[in-house]
Amino acid sequence: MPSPGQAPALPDVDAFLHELARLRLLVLLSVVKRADFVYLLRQSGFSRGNLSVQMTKLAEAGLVDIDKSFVDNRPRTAYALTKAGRSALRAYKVSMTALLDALPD
Amino acid sequence: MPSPGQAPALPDVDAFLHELARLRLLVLLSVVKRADFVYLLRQSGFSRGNLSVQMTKLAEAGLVDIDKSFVDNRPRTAYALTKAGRSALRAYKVSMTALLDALPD
DNA sequence: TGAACTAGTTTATGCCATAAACCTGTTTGC
DNA sequence: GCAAACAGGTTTATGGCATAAACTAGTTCA
Repeated sequence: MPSPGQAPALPDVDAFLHELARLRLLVLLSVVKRADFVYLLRQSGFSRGNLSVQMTKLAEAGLVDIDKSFVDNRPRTAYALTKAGRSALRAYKVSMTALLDALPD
Repeated sequence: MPSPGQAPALPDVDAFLHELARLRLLVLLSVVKRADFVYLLRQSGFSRGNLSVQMTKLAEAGLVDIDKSFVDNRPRTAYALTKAGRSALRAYKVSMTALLDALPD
């Protein structure tokens, strides 16, 4: 069996960000800077319930800000990454890239 | 809110491989080609139960081969990636890299 | 011969992603 | 002006899965 030492030291990866649903939402937000519920709904293809739960969790984790208001008499909820969110995403990208780099090809 | 069209088309990512525990094991296997239970136990730091469950699932999914034998009167279970496993890992790397590339920086 | 160890597997628990049901208000049809 | 449909979410319920704990089978040591 392989001798110790040739084993790559695998980086730690943030499991909360690693969750695909959340990761997608964060990537969307990182690109557009600010997005509302309906926009994320369309772009992600998630159900409204799932989207609501995930955004709430992201907010509780301090990764996104939530801004609720009314536009044309209708509720509008807008989301934006916080600084902590941006920084967490950067760290995730670094660690995940390192993990993928351990793969051949 | 953002206009449609600036939205990145996010790639599909294989959720089975995306699971961190399995991904780590597959990365380890991809590097050393062949490894036994005890080796993976040490390198991964997982519990024996968790390791057993994950390797069984990977085998059921056709991603790894399991080879059981006895060495010095003790059971030895060796694992190796199948061709399908290698190919799935390549595809995962491609899609995940694309997703990470959508992130700024 | 029995206590401790090795190499696993099986069972049980708890979290979490998802979908379904629900809620509050607004617009539209009649 | 009132019921039905719609918009924008939130809350609940459930199923799957990662993990740890308990168990099994066999071996070595004392």
